[in-house]
Amino acid sequence: MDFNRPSVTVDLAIFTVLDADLKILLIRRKLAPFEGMWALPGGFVLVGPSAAEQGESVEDAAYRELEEETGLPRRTLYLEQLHTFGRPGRDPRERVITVAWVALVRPDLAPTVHAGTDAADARWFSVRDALADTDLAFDHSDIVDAALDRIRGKVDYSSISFELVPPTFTIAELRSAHEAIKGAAYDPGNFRRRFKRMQTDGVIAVAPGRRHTATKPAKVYRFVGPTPE
Amino acid sequence: MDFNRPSVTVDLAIFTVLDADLKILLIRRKLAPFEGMWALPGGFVLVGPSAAEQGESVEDAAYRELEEETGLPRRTLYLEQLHTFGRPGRDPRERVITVAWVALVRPDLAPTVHAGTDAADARWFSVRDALADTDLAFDHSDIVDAALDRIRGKVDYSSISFELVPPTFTIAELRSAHEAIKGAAYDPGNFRRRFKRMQTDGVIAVAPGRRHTATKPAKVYRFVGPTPE
DNA sequence: TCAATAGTGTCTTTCAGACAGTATATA
DNA sequence: TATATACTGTCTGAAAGACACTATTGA
Repeated sequence: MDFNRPSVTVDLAIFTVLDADLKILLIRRKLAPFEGMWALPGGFVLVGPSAAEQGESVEDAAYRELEEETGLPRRTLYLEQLHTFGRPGRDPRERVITVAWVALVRPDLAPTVHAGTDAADARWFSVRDALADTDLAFDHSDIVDAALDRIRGKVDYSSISFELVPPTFTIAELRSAHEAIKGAAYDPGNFRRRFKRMQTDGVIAVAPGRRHTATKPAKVYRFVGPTPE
Repeated sequence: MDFNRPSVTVDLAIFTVLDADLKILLIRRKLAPFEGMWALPGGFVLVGPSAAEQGESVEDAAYRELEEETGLPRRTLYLEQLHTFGRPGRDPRERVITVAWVALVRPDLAPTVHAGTDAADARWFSVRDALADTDLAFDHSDIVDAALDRIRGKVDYSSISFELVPPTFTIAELRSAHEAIKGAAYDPGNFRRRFKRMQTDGVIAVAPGRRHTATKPAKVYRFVGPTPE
């Protein structure tokens, strides 16, 4: 092939919910271009030297970066391909095409994330701040917009919100996760009704124990799986 | 960057509806690998030689290939990014990462497509045949599966079916397009009711004339646009 | 005239939104 | 005991599935 080749990277929009607020993980760039600016974590897809050794899959690259940035094992993380961004000039150094991913980290695991990032400056940003006040490197603002569209569009008809609560959770906790994603309040009674339907459908089940807060203790549930049949 | 770089291609799952049947455009490969096998149309993303000249965007590459394969102008075509496939070994020659797209061609334009393909062997396949009887090159069967999932999932809550009927169309024609995509029958009365709601919402409007077939002539409509507000 | 499709309407079920009301913890 | 939240239930309207029925054309 007598074509020039682009570099291919993966970029990760990693979300969690802390303090009833949707957060995204950003890292501060130590090198040019965009030195000092906040950016999405990411890295190059490793490509082998020959036809026989072709390197890692794009998905493996995303998981590898995700594990490196969060320090969390693969099976505790949710990862979904978002979109590929390939506008020329998006990286001023050279042609870079990036495959963007959405990842979700459970809030009980989120506090350990900071330690995992090899001394890089990494922080959970409220998505409000990340979008409004903070200029992001490259076209990462576009990626964040697309990622938010994706999770906001899916949260009410998929199982992704279970990736943003602890392994066992109350109805109010799940509702709070929905509200953090959508940035809007849900009617508690109506949310509970939908939730109870999930229970009769076998999507969720009662877990032992109760959650004790400042008021009446609530039943605890666990996610079973998206309707076996 | 001291990394090996992959080649990046675009592959197109181009659909139309002919004879009330969902078709996909395949081309027969003239060269190894997979010589003689049917494959999705596609090609390399053009990458410039320097930081200043970085080449075309991935979307432009998809449109360029689409125009080359169909001979149709860009504004008559629907194009949407599907998914990026990057498993090592998917091309035995070298590492190739492909960005797959879904394209829709209106049935009134589909018959001209064959002429546009520079003498290559190109054919509309019924998706039934394409999936069941025909082995496709590379991982193109996976791409076709994903493309079908995409359009089948979207057809009932988006405007894509208007891309698979002529500029003016009857309710029965639109219903037939839905049925071709889903491979299932819709109740004519219920479909008409949903359709009429689109009319009151301003999504569609009556067009002049009537469609004369073997029976009672039907009203003709045109697509106005996805709900102005 | 009759077969086929265009086009209308009805019944039932499901589910969402709005919201009232009861129960039971802890402060 | 007061208040916040857990939890239950009711009313209404939108919309889908099943299906019956009328209207009008070309063969």
